[in-house]
Amino acid sequence: MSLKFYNTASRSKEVFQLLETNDTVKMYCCGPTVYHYAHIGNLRTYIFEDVLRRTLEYHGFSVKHVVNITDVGHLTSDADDGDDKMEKGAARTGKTVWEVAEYYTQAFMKDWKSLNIVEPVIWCKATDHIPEQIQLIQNLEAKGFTYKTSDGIYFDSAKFNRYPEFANLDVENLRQGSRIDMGEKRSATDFALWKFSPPNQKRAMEWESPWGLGFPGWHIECSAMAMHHLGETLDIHCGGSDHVRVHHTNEIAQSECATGKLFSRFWLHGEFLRMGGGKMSKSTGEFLTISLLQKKGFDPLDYRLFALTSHYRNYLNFTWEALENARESLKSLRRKTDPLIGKGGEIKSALALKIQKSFKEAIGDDLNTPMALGVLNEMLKEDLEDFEKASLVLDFDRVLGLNLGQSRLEPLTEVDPSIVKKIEDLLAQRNEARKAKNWSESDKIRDELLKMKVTIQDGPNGTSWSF
RNA sequence: GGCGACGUACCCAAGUUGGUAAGGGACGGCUCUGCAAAAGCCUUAUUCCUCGGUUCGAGUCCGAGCGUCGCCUCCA
Repeated sequence: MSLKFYNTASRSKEVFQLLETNDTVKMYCCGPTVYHYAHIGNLRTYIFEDVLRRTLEYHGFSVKHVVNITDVGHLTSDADDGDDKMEKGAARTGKTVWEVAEYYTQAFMKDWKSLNIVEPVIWCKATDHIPEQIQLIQNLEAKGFTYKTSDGIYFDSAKFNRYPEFANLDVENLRQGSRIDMGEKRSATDFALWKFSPPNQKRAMEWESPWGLGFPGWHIECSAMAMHHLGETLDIHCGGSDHVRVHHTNEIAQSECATGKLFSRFWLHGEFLRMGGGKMSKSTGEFLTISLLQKKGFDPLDYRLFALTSHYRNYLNFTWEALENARESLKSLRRKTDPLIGKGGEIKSALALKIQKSFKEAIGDDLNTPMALGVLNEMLKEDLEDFEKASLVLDFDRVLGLNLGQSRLEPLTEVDPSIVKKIEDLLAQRNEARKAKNWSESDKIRDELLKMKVTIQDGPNGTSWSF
């Protein structure tokens, strides 16, 4: 069964297969700059990439998945007047830049875990790969693709004919009305490879280089780390849609000029999460994080399911109502799949195999998660043996990652034993009242419990309760 | 100014090479229940932003328009 992905490079869906010389998919995903918490829009992209990796594995590939952590500060503009994001983060939090990087890296990894995103095979930090970056710049310099200005070493995009191809750029018109500050750059599309430290200023992060004390440019780290860990040609490179224009275009330029080889065979880009009509952005200050969602009573996996209900290449509108939909939907899925836990058996009926095939086709068709979820829901309604349903749920969850059909750890909230005692006392009183058919009394107790945010359920085997 | 995306029921959202609108949530109805809750069943777009065109047939192709948004500065 073929696996198809929409390749930004060709603007069309292409069948994905491995080169004959390889046995592993080499996949590089652009990670975060750790100067602030990741917001749920950022995380949408990592969920998409997680589904991508899981889908590759579901279709039988092994994947060498590399994600970078950008822990070095980059200026916010080409000119020297921009602020360094890491230094800004340090000023905001009163920590050193290294502490800021460590703190937000940990926070980021915690988010990944809570969203059930599979750990990459390699996490790599920009500051651990300074020599590789310097080497790559030296390589470009030796081949004549660079020039020097008073503030750094720049890539000369005019030397790379195919520069505009990837993003379909109209280089001439880029200049008109653009917000680019040219500085000493020869062209708007040139970009810094290495920046010199300002003469009278001590930077928190700077390194010795053949060009003097300074720090790497904004795109070089990804090329250097991707090639260091995966070789000169990658199978898949991905990131957010905003990376197409600048970041990935520049990565292609510097990598292909250095090696003379194709940098990546496939390019996949995730579209933005929208909120209130526009994208969610760190610079505007107002943004949502996983921990905020948790404070509002959501399970991170509610958000994961929400992300899965739309296709990764389309905008997704975040509303609280939509997240509540996802929460209800996940609850309902769990009610259906929890009783199947541990009951798995061989999938062999024609119907079950047909459903499994539909799922694989849906997910294999450029990661159509909404359709895959549809297949899951339909399957649960079908007339199948429990052992087949149980196995199909586990099978589908290898891609969906919603922890369905397997035992989960119970909610992290520790309940105070004295409160439990009180609830149980009230329940006992209520059951007495019910035995005596004193309905007004029993309803009164139920209301009291509701005030404590406790919901109860009367079943044939007694009353159960939950928060 | 350049490039690009999107507009499907109350909400989220799919719709492959055009063949007669997935799925989820909410709502409403029914069953069950002392009443609830939970669960089960049923119902919910003659119609896909508008107007033209191609076609036996268009949400799907073409053209025009309206609306929303993104990228072109770091950004997922």
